[in-house]
Amino acid sequence: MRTVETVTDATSSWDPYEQGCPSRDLLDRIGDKWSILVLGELGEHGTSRFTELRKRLSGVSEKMLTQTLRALERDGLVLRTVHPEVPVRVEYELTPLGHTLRGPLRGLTQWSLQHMAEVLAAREAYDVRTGQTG
Amino acid sequence: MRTVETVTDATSSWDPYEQGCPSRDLLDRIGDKWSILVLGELGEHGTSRFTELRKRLSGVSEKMLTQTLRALERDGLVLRTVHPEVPVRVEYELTPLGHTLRGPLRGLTQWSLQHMAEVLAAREAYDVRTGQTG
DNA sequence: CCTGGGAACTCTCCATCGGTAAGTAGCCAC
DNA sequence: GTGGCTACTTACCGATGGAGAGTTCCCAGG
Repeated sequence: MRTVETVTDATSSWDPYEQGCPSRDLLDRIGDKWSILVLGELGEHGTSRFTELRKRLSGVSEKMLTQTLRALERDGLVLRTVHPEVPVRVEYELTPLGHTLRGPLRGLTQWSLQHMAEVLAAREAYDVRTGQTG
Repeated sequence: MRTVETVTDATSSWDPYEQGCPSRDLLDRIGDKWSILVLGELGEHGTSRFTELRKRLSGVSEKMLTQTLRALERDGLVLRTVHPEVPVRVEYELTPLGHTLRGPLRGLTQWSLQHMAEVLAAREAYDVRTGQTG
């Protein structure tokens, strides 16, 4: 675990606007559709099982849920615990690192909730301007 | 159609965890790889031309840059201005609504910058645990 | 012994998406 | 009329995401 004192130095050496910079990959990963929702769910609800998550994130395929969880586990954001019972029980929860993402992520979801109406109106106006149907 | 007067009420009636809810689409759009970078660039640098953006977001294809800008324009986040000169000059800038997204987005990019090292370390540890090569 | 059932995947097939690169439009200088 | 500039648009194609069936592990029931 690094100390936080040298954060400024650490951040100054990466640039997400540069192709090939790892920070762009990371931004892409945490900005991913299902990652945002999985992290949000685990943040609000705490520990969850695979099928619970699948139900709550309505519309996610099992394949994508597995892939997303694996990626988040690899990045140290989610902890995966297998309980060797019958049938097997697998629980997912945020790591301390994962919890530090809750704030920024909540910012995003709250913005989208708060400005839904404006965006919807803008879309309608745009479609009228450009003559789109529906 | 919901009324806009009661923003707090308005946000409570949408749920990005529900399939088909427009807020999920919106979250997906603003959480998009290129959208984050385009909005970030326009936020930091102000008005930019097409080719300027393409240079700064190294690795973006013209197709994706066009698509992203169009989507952001449709959502009322970006203003597109065509100057009928020769050759034509097109400028992009954030709308007031787009500016309200700067904060949440900066939160995300800063998090990714600040925690790069931890994530990179977690990935290495995971790859060692699971026996991946590279 | 064989079937069935629950949880968490894993695999296969197919449609859509993103990247690459070449083509288009409008207009002016040569 | 050929080339050049800017901002796209289009065609092609490999990679990615969704739908759904199959797999593994173990135990209960007939």
